[in-house]
Amino acid sequence: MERMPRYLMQLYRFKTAGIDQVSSQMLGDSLRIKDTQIRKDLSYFGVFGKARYGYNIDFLIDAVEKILGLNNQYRVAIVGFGRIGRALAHYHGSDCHNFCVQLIFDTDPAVIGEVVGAVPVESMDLLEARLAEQTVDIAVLTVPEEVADRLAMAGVKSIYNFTAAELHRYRDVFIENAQIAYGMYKLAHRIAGHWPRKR
Amino acid sequence: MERMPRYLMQLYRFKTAGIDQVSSQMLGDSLRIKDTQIRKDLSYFGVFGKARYGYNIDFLIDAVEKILGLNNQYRVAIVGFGRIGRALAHYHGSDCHNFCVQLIFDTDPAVIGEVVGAVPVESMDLLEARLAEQTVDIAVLTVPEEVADRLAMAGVKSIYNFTAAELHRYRDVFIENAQIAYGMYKLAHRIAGHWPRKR
DNA sequence: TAGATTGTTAATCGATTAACAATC
DNA sequence: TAGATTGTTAATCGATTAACAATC
Repeated sequence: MERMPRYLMQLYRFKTAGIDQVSSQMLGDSLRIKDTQIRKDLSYFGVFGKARYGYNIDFLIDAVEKILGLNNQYRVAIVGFGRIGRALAHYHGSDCHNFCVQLIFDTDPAVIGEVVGAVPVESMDLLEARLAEQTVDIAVLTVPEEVADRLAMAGVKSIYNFTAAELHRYRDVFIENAQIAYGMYKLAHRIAGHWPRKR
Repeated sequence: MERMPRYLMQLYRFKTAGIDQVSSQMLGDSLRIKDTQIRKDLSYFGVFGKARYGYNIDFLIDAVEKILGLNNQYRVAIVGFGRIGRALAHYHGSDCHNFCVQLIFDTDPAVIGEVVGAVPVESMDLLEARLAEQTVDIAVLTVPEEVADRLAMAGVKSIYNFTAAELHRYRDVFIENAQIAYGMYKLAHRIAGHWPRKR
């Protein structure tokens, strides 16, 4: 799975470049992935090509989009309208294509009332009430406090977690983590060259 | 490595909670990781505990920070001052603790000249010239165009890539990827429940 | 001492890759 | 047909876990 989004993006690029036929070889080379890996990934999801031809690009894009669930729309709540929340709200707010921001919450009175697209920033106090009225599919969590519990309690089934919090606890809530700071740490680690233990 | 940042964050939490002694068991439980995994990870980096005791928390925090290279400072350039670039600039700009934003670039005349902390947003045209004057350790890339090439050419050795671009090409440039959209796709995939191929 | 916790070796598991017959 | 490319089986590789003697 991991790799599917990268496949899709590269396919878009091929498509844009006017290519209408791809081999696993070709896709693999562009992503530094073995062709055999790509065929295995695709066949795992029941997507097959033709020998001597490969895959038709429109067919493949369509297939991968379906695998990623991008044939559906998802309603999104942004929880925390700080700078990151703001960025994400616009990010998905602008195109309501697959991910459609429907609710935005923050605690800061200074930003409550602000409107993104057609969506007003509302008080965090209203979280439960508003979620009861409008179910969302995904909550994007950008506030470090334990609003996560409230989200889970309110029946949210997927959380995209931008905080450092460790969200296990919840049975049947999908968690996807994106700790932006961790990437910087990993780079720092590599720059510092800090050692697999000397031997 | 992957897991080190999570270890560190959890250790901070323990520390804050006043705990001054941790076992691999304890750390593992809180992160849903096997104790044996943790010991293996730490010993790999030459960090050892004491039987019947575990690890002293200050010692361990210090050790993990060193592993992650957080005993050094890193100079950062933010490339692209859109909403995400802006969020990241403030994120690291506010505390110049480990990651210190020194340069910010954008193409948009409307934001050029704006100042974050003490750092002015400068024209992307000045990229090479400014990087020649002030070396940076890490470039945070948030613009979808191929500024990546220019960064590599200008001698940048680490790129934190927020774009969908596939950055292989460069020998001896560390790349860390953080494609925010991919996380949404993965959630969508799980929500849609799209099938390991029926059998 | 007794026993909790370590570090490491060996076993297990899963993911990646190589090999190759099938096929368009 | 010839040969490029497929899907899959088997081999390899690396990462995780279990088992356990060492030890504080």
